[in-house]
Amino acid sequence: MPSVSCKDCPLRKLDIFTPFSSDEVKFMQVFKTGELKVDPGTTILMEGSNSPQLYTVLSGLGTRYTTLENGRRQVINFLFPGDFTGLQAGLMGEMKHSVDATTEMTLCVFRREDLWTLYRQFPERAYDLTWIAAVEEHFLGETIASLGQRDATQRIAWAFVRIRERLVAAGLSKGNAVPLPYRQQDLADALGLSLVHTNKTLNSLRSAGLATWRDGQLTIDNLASLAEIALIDPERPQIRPLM
Amino acid sequence: MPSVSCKDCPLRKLDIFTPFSSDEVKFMQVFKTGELKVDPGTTILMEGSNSPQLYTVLSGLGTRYTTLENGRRQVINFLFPGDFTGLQAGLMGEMKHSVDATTEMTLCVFRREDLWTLYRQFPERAYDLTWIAAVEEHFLGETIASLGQRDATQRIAWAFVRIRERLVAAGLSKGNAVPLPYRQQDLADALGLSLVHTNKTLNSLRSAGLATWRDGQLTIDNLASLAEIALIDPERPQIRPLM
DNA sequence: CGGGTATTTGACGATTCTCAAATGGTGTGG
DNA sequence: CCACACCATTTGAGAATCGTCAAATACCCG
Repeated sequence: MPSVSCKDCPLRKLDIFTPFSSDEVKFMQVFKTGELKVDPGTTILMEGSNSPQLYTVLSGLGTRYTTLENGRRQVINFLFPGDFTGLQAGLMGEMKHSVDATTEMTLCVFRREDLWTLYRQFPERAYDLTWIAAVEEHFLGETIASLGQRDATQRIAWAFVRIRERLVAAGLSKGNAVPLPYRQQDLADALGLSLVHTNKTLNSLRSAGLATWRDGQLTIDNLASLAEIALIDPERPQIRPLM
Repeated sequence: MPSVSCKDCPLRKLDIFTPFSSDEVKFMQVFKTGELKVDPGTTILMEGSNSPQLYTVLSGLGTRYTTLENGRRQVINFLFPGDFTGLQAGLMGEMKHSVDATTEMTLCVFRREDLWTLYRQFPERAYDLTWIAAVEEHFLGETIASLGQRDATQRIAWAFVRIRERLVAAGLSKGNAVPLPYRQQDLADALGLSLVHTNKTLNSLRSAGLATWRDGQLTIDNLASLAEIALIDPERPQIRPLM
């Protein structure tokens, strides 16, 4: 299968991403060195490695995580189409986390050495890259607030609202549901909960008629109540650049 | 008191910060529009506001936090000399968190409108800005892992090791101790623990001869054991650019 | 000396964890 | 086509970490 031309990139059309000028499209086409297609379970970036590549998720879902010395795993966040990853190794020399493909994924590949060229030749895109980093920072801060201050029910409600928001924005919603092909263990590791407690909390949300997550599909049955439980004030999904 | 000239900036000499070229020093001198000196307790940036300014901490310590709808406060991180803050409002239009001065602080002030100029005229500094954001992202990821996977003792041990590391790097250590003029409530809010439990855990660390935090001074009595408890593998403090 | 704030301590309760095992679905090989 | 292995989900029970409530103590400053 041939590589998707940036001109025809399906992600560009989405409302969460800032628009491209035609110059930017042309530049990205040169910046993009190829496409990577991986099977579920593949490790795309590995903690401690020194990846020479940066990626934008074109399709599919992934998991970003670290493993502590006692073997426990923390999922830092999930990767959705449009997410950019690999900056850390690109700028800091070494990956501090791993990224696995959860579903089959297609990624746009960029070369680390070209990053500096981007900064010199295309300040608009450099600015966007910082913007992307700032947006990421914002979400990580919100995650910290969730792990620190929300109880199990609130955490799951928060995760569901945010995940749905992002997947809808990525154009992946089907009716009232979005695809969420993770295991309960993945969500547990993301929210700092045990698998058992996650399972029981999910059941209570389901019987309360708030949200149903089954067979890799998340259905939000009552968004307003869920957002209220999650202590989220409704806001538009954060606009951001697409790399 | 006159503003510190970037040429004479005391932070530049520190090993954690990447070196400046003389061109960069000159550019920063122009970019810097002034200095802000604030008393303890002052709110420097406020959640929801649209600050036109960016800051580098020149001296003093601060607290970055958000408040949930139920009134609970999450301290996202502490601000130390050399930290850069305000990018979020600069790029995303609105602050998603607040920053308070804990001690008296002096901040280098930059104008948001000049940010774009920086990207066009000085790609090296633009690159550094992204680098700073990536380093910040890394620390937030580590914080998420702490809140999600470490218990109370491990969290405090982790915080102490990291904080000491950073304050030593900032040149603030006095013998075996570093200044840490926060309240126990601040640490509790940073680590997602209750004040009471934080207090009891601190006491147990003290009686175990690991660390003593008293009168705004943190003394690490046994760094090796503390790092082991914290599940931290010893590494050099992360090098980063200074803005 | 009195008010305000931070720290400390005790007691109790509950959210959440660990251990353990059952259930259910899927794919492979006999 | 069934048996079996493997994996994810589900359920139960007991334990423990941690939170909340309450109050005492200590410290600082006017």
